Amino acid sequence: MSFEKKYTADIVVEKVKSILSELTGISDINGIKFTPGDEKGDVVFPCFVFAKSMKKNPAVISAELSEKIKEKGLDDIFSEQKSTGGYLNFFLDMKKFHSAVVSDFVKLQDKYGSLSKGEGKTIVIDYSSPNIAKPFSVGHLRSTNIGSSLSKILRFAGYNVIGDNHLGDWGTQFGKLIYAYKNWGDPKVIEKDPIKELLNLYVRFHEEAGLNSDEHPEEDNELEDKARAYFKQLEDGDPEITEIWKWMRDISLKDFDKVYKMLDVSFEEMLGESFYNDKMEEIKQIAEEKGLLETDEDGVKLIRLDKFGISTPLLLQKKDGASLYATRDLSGILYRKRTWNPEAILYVVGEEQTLYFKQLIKASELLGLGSNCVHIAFGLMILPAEGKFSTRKGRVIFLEDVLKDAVDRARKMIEDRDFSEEKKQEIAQKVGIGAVKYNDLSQNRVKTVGFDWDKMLSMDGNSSPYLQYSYSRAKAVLRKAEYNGDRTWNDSVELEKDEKQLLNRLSQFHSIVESSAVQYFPHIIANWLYELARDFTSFYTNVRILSSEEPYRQNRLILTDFYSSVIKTGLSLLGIETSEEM
RNA sequence: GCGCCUGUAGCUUAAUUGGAUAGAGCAAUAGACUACGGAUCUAUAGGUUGAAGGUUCGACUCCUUUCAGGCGUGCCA
Repeated sequence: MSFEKKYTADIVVEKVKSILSELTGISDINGIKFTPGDEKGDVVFPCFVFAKSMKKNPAVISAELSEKIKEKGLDDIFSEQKSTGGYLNFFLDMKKFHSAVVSDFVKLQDKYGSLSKGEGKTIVIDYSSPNIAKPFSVGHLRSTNIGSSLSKILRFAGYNVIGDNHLGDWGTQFGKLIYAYKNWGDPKVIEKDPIKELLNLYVRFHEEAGLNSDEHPEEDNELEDKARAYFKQLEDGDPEITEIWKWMRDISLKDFDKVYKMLDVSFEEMLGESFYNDKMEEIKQIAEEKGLLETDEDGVKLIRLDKFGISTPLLLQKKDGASLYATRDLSGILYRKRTWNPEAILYVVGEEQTLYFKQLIKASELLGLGSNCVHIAFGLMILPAEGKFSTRKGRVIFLEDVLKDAVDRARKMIEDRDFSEEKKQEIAQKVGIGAVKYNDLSQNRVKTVGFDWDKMLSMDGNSSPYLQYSYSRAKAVLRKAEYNGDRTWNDSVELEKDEKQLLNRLSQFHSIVESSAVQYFPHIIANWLYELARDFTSFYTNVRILSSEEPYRQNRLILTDFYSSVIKTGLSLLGIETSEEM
């Protein structure tokens, strides 16, 4: 079923690698750089790495190697090879190279760039995970975006991906909500605007409990104790409490659905924490059997991790017998192992939980749950003036509002275009939502981001509308040309500088996908796509396509088609849609 | 106090994992052919990579110290 995807760029690098291995006798050669179109060389190798073991000046090494290669002769995809300083530089026969790259595309079409590295392997990605009965705020945007994009990238890299939305639908927070609801709640008011009203109740609980100032330690707070008691009742299956919980869960899910629809995000699974309610005993048993479970003087059950350099123990059970986050997560690992036997479980969760995941992962190892868990941390989104978002304090920005605003802004830009009402809305949707996603995904995920309306909704320069726009222009050319999909490349003609540049860039797509997938960094793809789009725009402005003569015209149409296919695929890996007109 | 993360141009940021001259966008300034679609393109200006040492052929990247900010540090998630 699997055929190996071999890309021209890889073949070229492998050839260099085998030449070097043969000459030096070193089997594992690292450090070869593939930089097609660079004036210094298309494939470049710094010989400095050999200097120590060979005890020679790198410049001498590179010169000697160069001489030997000259005697031996090179594969005819190369045109030249020379030594400059300590570098050994190879040059490609560009006509042959470009023609091979085009034929990669012709073979693979919209699969161009995909990999087979993940075939037969499963990865579970735990992401988004909003809390039920709380608003879907911009704070959840990053996990949702990054997780969704990673699942697409890994799928493109060949993995079987299970995206699991680990809903926060269990825990003490429900005790708080139920307390607030029973004391101050009015079902009629809630039905009208459920999420906002539940938020009000949640905030009121923290105000009344005095938890919003730092003076009251949480442990001896009367309201907190009552809340914990309600959660305990929920966990014990009290019918009345369960009924309220179900109702809150339902109205929340309806609300989340709206946001997921707008974002065009979907999950393979939406198990949620409550799913593990009846599966937690086993975890405690395993911990018990392994002699890891301790009970402290208050009756709290925990696993100590001091020996492993983690001074904070992982708590599995509260003194009242109720479960904690960790208990449910460990059950989750066990369940996932049994159900999918994944290669890895990725947790796309904010960096503020780094310590927790260190504990969790270590505990999972000790318990022998057998999955490779990775915390994909990302920086917090904060409000520049006030700092952290806080649901407790009611300091939230609703994601739905941000998304609507983005769509409105995009809509204004095409208002006077000659599109149907429906079309306008569709375009505004793609552009507006795309801008928000791209803004998030185009930067390294570990940095803290300040929430900024203008930045988030930016539509020019390095932004998704720029990429989407270049796609529409490419498609417009193909429409006008009545391009029939004839992909016979004429390799006898000389290419313009911009054409070469574009092809060189396109030849790197799969390796960009690769490094993005192994590092779990969507921004690598985003930034590469931007460079690609610039190359195309430059080609588009400097080279006539439609009015050129054959066979130039045919080649240029293929290039345009090639580009439009890659940019579309690439954007889809970020969860961004394209439109043929905009 | 301790631990983790971050610090690059006025602002937002990239740098192929230690490689050749630190690359972009925004904002600023000066320009562009009736334009295969101007949400575009070209150019100029803007940098002691927070600071100081160290490691080496070579450092934004690694080590030490230090400054600044963020996050976390037992019954929230």
